[in-house]
Amino acid sequence: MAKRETSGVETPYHHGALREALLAATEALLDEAGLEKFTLRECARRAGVSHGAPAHHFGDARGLLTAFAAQSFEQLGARTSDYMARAEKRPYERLVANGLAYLDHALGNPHRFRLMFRSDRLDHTDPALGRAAIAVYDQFESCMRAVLGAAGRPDADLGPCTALAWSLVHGMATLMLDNGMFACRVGDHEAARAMFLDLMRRSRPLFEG
Amino acid sequence: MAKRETSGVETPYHHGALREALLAATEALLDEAGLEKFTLRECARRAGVSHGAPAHHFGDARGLLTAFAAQSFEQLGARTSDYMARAEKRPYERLVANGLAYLDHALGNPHRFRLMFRSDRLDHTDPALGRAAIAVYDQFESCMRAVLGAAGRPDADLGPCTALAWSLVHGMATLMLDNGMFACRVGDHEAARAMFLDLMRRSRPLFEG
DNA sequence: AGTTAAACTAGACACTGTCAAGTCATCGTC
DNA sequence: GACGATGACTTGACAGTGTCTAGTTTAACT
Repeated sequence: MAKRETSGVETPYHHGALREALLAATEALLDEAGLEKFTLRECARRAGVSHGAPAHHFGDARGLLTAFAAQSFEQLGARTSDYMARAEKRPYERLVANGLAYLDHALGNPHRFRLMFRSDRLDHTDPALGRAAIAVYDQFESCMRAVLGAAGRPDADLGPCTALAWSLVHGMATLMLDNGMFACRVGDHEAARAMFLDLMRRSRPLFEG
Repeated sequence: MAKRETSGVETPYHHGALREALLAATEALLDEAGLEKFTLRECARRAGVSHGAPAHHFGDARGLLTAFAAQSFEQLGARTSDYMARAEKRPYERLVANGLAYLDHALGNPHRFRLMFRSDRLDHTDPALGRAAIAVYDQFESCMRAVLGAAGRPDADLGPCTALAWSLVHGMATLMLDNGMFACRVGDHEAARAMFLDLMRRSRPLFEG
């Protein structure tokens, strides 16, 4: 009778929680060596199953990474909600908190964050990924609406102002992670936070006029 | 006598310009299918040589992609010089031109641009890559110094102002390329240019106070 | 002309992703 | 409880990859 064996201990043929185990293995492998070294076979080995097993849950590597990216957007959304809830109640302070959560998410989980924007490795038709990403965006846009509303700014300013704020924080996050010249001029994670807060302070008049 | 053959025509054993042929094949393959589908073997096939030949010139795939990225930074530098030379002579107009060149480079050559920031696939100890990247940065920083100098701003503003401007343009470029929600709200390349010019107009007081 | 080094070719090896056939366990129905 | 269907795996095959090594050919140098 064929039974899976890991470390000499028989394990049941049906894993029972293989989907979660594969996602956990994905996180461990990304943290260890980054996306470029990630392989589905190694992921299956870490989860203690054969190389064909993941196909039942995710289809292929793209499906697994897409599910992992959806989780990452959910974690980002949880973090932005948390930071905004703990910020001062004025709209601009909540916008700053939203951005700081984004920056902390990126700098705290660099490989997760990088994957989230790998349009070539993700399945953008995946409903869970779409929902999670849209939820994060909607929260950010609502936050910006509150800022502009409180300042009496016209609706036409929403597009440029969201583009400005998102570009600023996303640019800062990606340059901190992937550009040595930028990162060494800013410093460590704490220095990046301080720089971001400073830039948002300087930029305040652009949103509140 | 062993001779390489391409399309039934004998070619000499020594290619003569294999380095350039491999870089050209790299560009073609990246433009066709992106970095994820790029393989060194296919690149060698396109250049008409065996799979071992690139090793003599580049060592491995990382070496080839690093040389290609160095070329990309050189092209970016040429474009920023060109745009700045053709801009109005006032410092802020030259800064805007510098950023617009950056944005046009990214949106016009998405796969090249993406590779330039793939810290996991490039050799950052490579002198040619370092020189090319530093040259682009130095030009941008000189430009920013001129803006701040003309406005009578203190030296301490250089760090935050370069971080702000670079984050804004880099964030916009990367979100246009890899985030569908951002890109569909902005529109096409021309709309992105217009948006960027608008954001730089709005941001002007942060640099010239 | 002879020697050395550069510039390749060709093959081997281990690993990968994907697919298909087969096996085992669970679930639903009778 | 038996049976069939389906889910959840294992196993193997295949084509492709990157890297390394041995060997061959040509260019450069003396």
